[in-house]
Amino acid sequence: MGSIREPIKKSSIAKKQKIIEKGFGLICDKGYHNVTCADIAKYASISTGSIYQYFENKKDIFKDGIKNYSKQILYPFIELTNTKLDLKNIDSVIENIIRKTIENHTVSKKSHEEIMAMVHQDDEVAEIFRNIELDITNRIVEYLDTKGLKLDNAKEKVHIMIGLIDNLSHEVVYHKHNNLNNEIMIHENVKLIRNILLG
Amino acid sequence: MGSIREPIKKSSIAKKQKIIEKGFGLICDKGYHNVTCADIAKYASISTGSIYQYFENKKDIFKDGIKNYSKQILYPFIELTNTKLDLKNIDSVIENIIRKTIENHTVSKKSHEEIMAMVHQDDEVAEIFRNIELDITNRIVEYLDTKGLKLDNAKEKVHIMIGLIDNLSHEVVYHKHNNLNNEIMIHENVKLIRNILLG
Amino acid sequence: MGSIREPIKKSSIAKKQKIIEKGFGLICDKGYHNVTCADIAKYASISTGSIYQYFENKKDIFKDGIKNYSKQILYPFIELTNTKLDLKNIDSVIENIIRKTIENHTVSKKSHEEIMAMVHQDDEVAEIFRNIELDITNRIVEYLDTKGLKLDNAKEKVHIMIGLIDNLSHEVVYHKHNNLNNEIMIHENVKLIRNILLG
Amino acid sequence: MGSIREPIKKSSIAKKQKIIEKGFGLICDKGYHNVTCADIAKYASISTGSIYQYFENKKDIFKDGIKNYSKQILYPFIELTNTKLDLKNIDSVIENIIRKTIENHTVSKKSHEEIMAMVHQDDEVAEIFRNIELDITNRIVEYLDTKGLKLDNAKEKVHIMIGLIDNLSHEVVYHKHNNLNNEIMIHENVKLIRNILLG
DNA sequence: TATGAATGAGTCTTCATTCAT
DNA sequence: AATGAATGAAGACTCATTCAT
Repeated sequence: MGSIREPIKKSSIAKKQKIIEKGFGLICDKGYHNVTCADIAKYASISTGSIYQYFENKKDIFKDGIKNYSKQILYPFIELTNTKLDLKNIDSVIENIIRKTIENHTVSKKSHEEIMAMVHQDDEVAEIFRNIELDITNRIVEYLDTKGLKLDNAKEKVHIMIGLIDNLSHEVVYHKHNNLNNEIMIHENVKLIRNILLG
Repeated sequence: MGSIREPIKKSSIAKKQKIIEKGFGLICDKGYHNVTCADIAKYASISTGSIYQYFENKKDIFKDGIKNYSKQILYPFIELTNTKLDLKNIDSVIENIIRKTIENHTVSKKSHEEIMAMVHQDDEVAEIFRNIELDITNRIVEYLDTKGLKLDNAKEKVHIMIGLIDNLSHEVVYHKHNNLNNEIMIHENVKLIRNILLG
Repeated sequence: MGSIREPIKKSSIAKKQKIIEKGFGLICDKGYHNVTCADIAKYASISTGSIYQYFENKKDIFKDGIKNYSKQILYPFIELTNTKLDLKNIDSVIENIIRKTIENHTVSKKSHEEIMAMVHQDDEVAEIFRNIELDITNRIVEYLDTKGLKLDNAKEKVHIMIGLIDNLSHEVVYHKHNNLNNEIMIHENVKLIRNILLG
Repeated sequence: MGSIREPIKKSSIAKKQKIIEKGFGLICDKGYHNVTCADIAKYASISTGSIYQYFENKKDIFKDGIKNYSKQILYPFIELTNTKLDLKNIDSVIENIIRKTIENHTVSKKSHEEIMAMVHQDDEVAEIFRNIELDITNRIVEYLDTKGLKLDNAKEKVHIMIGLIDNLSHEVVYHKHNNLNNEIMIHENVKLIRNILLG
């Protein structure tokens, strides 16, 4: 109980990180309840006992994974805020964001649903994820504001935009509906987002 | 071994329906893996054994729940297709659809995420859900076509619209982000959808 | 409790007999623990509830079956005791007995092992079966005596003979070892038994 | 999922062996379906979980038990084949074999019937047992041949001999029929077997 | 008497967590 | 710190038996 200490030595930090990466990857790929601690240990090339040297329980591995994952989600938007917003060429800026996000979704595979399911089962995870979304929205609103795009109902519009990109990424990554054309989907979303931003 | 028969008698149908409702409700509320068959039985005021008189296994309760849930989702859209499309008054038509969908989402509570999580772990569930989405899209495309609204890239546009309404409903139902104003969200979505439909 | 009455009406007797036959047949074929009461009911074309109108529990069906089966085993030996013992032609008498026993074993299929397993788990079944063996031995000893064949160690010799025929029947019925020739087996056993009887 | 590994360390081998011994003993004593895994665990002084570290399921404990048991059965016959066959003194050789087999049956108690019942319910168990019987027969035939006793219909005769000894052992071990005298039974069987071997 | 739906105790098996080495 | 064997509570599912109709 409570004997989990934050590792200090470099090698220990690396080991904890490895458990998070491998464990989170496995859980997102196969589902939280389809992965055992033994699976994670083997996949991370350590012993089952060692897991409990770094984590209090299985769920904590997943939670730490979510925190890491959040950085990945944020990444294209953070990058966005380092870009100059060329209103003349806004379509290609939007498309660029979309493609980066899709790329990230491809990497994180099935993690989103698994996370969303956990969100409704664990208050702490819910809190983590809510903050991530909040942060993204605020950053973008602020960014647009800085670039001179002062939108009314800015937060709501940005939230809708993020939702659009998120949905689109899912559709493209899983390509569930083979009657839909991905490039057309991207094109239509670009038009919509431009419409949101410029009215 | 497959001795589950589809009940014919009224009382049996009612009982099976009760198990689905109670079981699906509990699963969506607490998560598939946080609910035991004993829980479901108790919640439905029957014995554990009775569950297996109507279902082959726990997952089938959830699957049947999804099928029911799909009908609930479909309902406002089916209703839509019985409505005359007044282009003069299109905003209120759209808003109507949105409010109906939100209402339904309120009823179905947390089910969506739980379903989406299961979608990635079970091919059969995935198939069920994929078909539902397909069906909704096709109905609406056809409806718009009938009403004289011949859109190019119709399927993609309708898919995006559904995504918008879905996201919106979730935000409103869970109201995760208390910095967002629901009515403004609805208003902005109406504008966007009108833009999609009428260019 | 104890509300099982011995049926008096003809139709009821027939029904009870049907349950025994069908149930015992099924149990011997598939094994006691691989057959459910529902299986027996269905196979006997009655309801599960009806079983308990005639039997206190599942095992009683099997026990009654064993009693019936015992009569079948006894039959060729009882028939023997109605035969004149021609010492000149003793080989063909023995062979005749053997072939009749094999025939009966063929009918009763896998029942023997299932019964023997039960013998060691249930004192009542053990008692039933022990008495059957005892009865057979005594009848034959008495028969041989009547026919003028006064053997010393008669009971032991008869017991060995019965064992020989039993083993032989099993080998022939199941034909487990396809390197053994059945007719040779029969021939060798006839020789042995003649040797026992006539020294 | 097949994560059962053959133990290598001495202590693990001993533990696995203990489970087999205790579990097989219990099953043979009380019947496969009357013994739970919890019973076996308690009887072997381990936890239920440990059983599944060494065995994939309950039946495998029984199967391994059968394999062990087979070695016990084989033992007196293997020993036989290391003995010189003194035709002058054949009766005592035969008696020796019989007494050794009885001794072994005493050790293995009620296992035979339980195994025979399982033989008819499980193909794999059937195969194991069939091979044991085959092996015994072949070894003895070969042995007799080596010692100059070239019998015609050798396999069939040896099979019958084994059956005689087996039946005898059972009678002596369980002593089901208290009207039979064990020593006389042994004596009569010796005579019969001598008759088989020397005609 | 007959039916078959309902019951719930009982069983095998899994797996997060602990602990002796 | 690391290991991996050991633990035992928990859960899905079965089935002999009961009981309302």
